[in-house]
Amino acid sequence: MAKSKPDQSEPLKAVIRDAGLRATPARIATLMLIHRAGSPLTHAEVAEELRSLGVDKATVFRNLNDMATAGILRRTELGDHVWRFELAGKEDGHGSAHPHFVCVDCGTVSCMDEIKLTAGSMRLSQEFGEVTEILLRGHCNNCG
Amino acid sequence: MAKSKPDQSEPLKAVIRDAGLRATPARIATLMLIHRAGSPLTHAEVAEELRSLGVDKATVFRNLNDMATAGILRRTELGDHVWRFELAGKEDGHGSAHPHFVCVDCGTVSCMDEIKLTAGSMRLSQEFGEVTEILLRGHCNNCG
DNA sequence: GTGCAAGTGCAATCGTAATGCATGTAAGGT
DNA sequence: ACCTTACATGCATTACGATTGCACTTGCAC
Repeated sequence: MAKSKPDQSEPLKAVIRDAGLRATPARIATLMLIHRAGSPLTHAEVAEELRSLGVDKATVFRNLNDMATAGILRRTELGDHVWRFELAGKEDGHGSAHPHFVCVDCGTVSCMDEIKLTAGSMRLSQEFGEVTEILLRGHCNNCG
Repeated sequence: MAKSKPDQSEPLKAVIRDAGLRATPARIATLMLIHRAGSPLTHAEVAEELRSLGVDKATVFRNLNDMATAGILRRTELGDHVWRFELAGKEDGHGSAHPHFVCVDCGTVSCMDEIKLTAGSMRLSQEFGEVTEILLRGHCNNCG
């Protein structure tokens, strides 16, 4: 029997499997939801959406954390004490650490490839350690 | 009688009173501790230090929040789910809070007053929004 | 199909943050 | 200096996000 429903789950299954995890309904639904959302979602938001599918809160939490560890998702903290998850990887897999701008209001994360520290600042930062990530936080223009 | 012990609590009392709060021993000790630390402290760290003085955890927590609200302290969130408190900017001409360096290994937080973005980067960041915090993450020299 | 490890559901637990209430104390008035 | 009282504190309790233990279920390799 050919599949009469052309769902988008197949590529997602591959993504999950490539990360070394099983492609379960809960995980596929989680990825579809986050992909559809476009901006980072909290544990609670994902759990609320998937509750109608009979997915438990703990499962959502575990899946989000597992997929974040596996590199499928990115786990961010925006200033309230809630973790948010968004799709990771995509095109920014170029390895080089580029700064991000996180809006503490709407959670939007922007990549700022051109942002740099002054030469003197980079030298000074060496005295503390090796900087692997630069994060700017504030209010984006949409949120004013 | 002249005071035989020249303690530093008097100016701190004035600071607290100027903010509209009472100058209690717990608050004075809190400010002295944070002033001495030089880097942001968690409420657990402050509570641990002041426990020997018989100060309750809840009191520490309330005082930190109260003094943050009153403008004496600044409450920041550095990516782990713990609030940290430091002395609020006083004569800071540049307005925004100074950058922090967070070691992703040991969690140590360092203040980097001299770190700045290039002028071009600051202009570019305006296109995203108003930057209120700069955070550098990486491996500190002790953990490297 | 069958077996097994990974995944899940449910309940219990943990840690940080916050609060309610009786008592204690700083600060201003007398 | 004493009194008064509104603000602070201590202790217990609560709230809530995050996490874990364990038995049951299921994806998926064979």
